Amino acid sequence: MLRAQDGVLHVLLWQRAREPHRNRWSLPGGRLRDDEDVETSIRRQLAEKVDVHKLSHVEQLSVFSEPARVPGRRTVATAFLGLVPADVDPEIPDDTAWHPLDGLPDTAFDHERITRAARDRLRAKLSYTNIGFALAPAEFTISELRRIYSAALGYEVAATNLQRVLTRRGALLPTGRTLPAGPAGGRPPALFRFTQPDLEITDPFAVLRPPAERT
Amino acid sequence: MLRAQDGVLHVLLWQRAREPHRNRWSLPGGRLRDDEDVETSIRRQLAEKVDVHKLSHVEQLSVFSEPARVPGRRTVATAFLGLVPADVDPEIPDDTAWHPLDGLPDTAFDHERITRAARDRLRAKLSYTNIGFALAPAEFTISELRRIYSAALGYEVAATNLQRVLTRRGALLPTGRTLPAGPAGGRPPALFRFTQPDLEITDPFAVLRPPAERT
DNA sequence: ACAAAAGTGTTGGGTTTACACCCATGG
DNA sequence: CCATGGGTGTAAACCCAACACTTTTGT
Repeated sequence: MLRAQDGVLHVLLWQRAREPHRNRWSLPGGRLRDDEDVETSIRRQLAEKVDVHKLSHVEQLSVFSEPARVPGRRTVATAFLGLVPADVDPEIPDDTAWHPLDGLPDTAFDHERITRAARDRLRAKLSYTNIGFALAPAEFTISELRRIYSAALGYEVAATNLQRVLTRRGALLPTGRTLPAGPAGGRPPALFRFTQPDLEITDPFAVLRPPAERT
Repeated sequence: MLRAQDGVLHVLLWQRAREPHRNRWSLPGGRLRDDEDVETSIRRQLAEKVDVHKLSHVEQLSVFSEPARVPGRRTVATAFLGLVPADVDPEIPDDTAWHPLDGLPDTAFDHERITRAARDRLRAKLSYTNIGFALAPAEFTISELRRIYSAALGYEVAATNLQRVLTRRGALLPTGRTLPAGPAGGRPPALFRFTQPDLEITDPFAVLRPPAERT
């Protein structure tokens, strides 16, 4: 579960109360029940354990299955990337906390590796899909969006070009409304929203495109 | 297991001898043992059952876990994309066969969907990685490579541009040698090979690149 | 009026596709 | 010497990052 916050990506971790790896931080999750598929399961776990109901996006990352990844009985885990919009701040239990992705605490098992995989997947998809919708509030200013993209990518993105890229892709929709200007004055920002509320590949072929249509 | 052959992508399928879904065609695979991870397992299954030892590339696709996807006991499957070079033609048992991806026979379970997912993944990666190495022979002419790319992508690719794109990415290496010309004459083709024998992302950011280095 | 923040125009560079053209060989 | 297939040159289009400039507000 990742979230952009204060200009940095954060991940929701849960401090283990029991051995193995007592006191270390682990990704939330749990056992798969017989009557659910893995995505339903992860959504249920998050809803039950950490009261997160509003995941804006969930996707499979990878299966981790090395026999030795967890001590004890053989365990196969399906890792997920989950995203939460920047403006929702779900109630979370005392033993969980959001941690910035650089500067993770001691993590349990291979969870640091999984977290990195999640971050990489997110970064890649920011470039060729509209996945920003899952990190941003329903409506936002370009500045807010710029901050979110910068946090997720780990480097500064220019507001100008971000807006242009998303507009060209048809992912951005002006609402027509504006927000009041800030305390120091300045032009009041316009509010935007994403066109699509779900994941869509906006830039399918970087290269080796299909031949142009003959007209 | 996909392979480019005769200008079309083919998938290796196995005709089920038993119920459920008797006589339908299914993807090769089998049970995970306690002492192996999923990738080791799929390689073992392919080696044992269909005598395929030379997979040039293997990667995880996705986990399929709907409770009803297979009748009977609850089954969770990890699907893989495997690639075989066009010039190897492994010995395969009588009850398996290569099928062209368009025009699949009756497939078992959700295996048609999985096959489509594999094809889509391959197509996407052809555009931003050097994954062609896994479909091509160790050495090849640009024409042969063009045919392979066209087969995998499902549309004609121009040899000229293919060569240029791969060269710019630094993925292509001229061997200096040439093949004799064909029966009808023509200029003898030059032989090339891929620089890297493993998967590498050659075109990481289509858009929203990191800011340029200040010098 | 001035500073601050948002948004627009423009330029230059880099890639890519498409296509015309040149090269090497067998018949 | 001509047909055939391989390979190179080049032009037009496109897209993007960078940056200067304009617009709109609060003080």
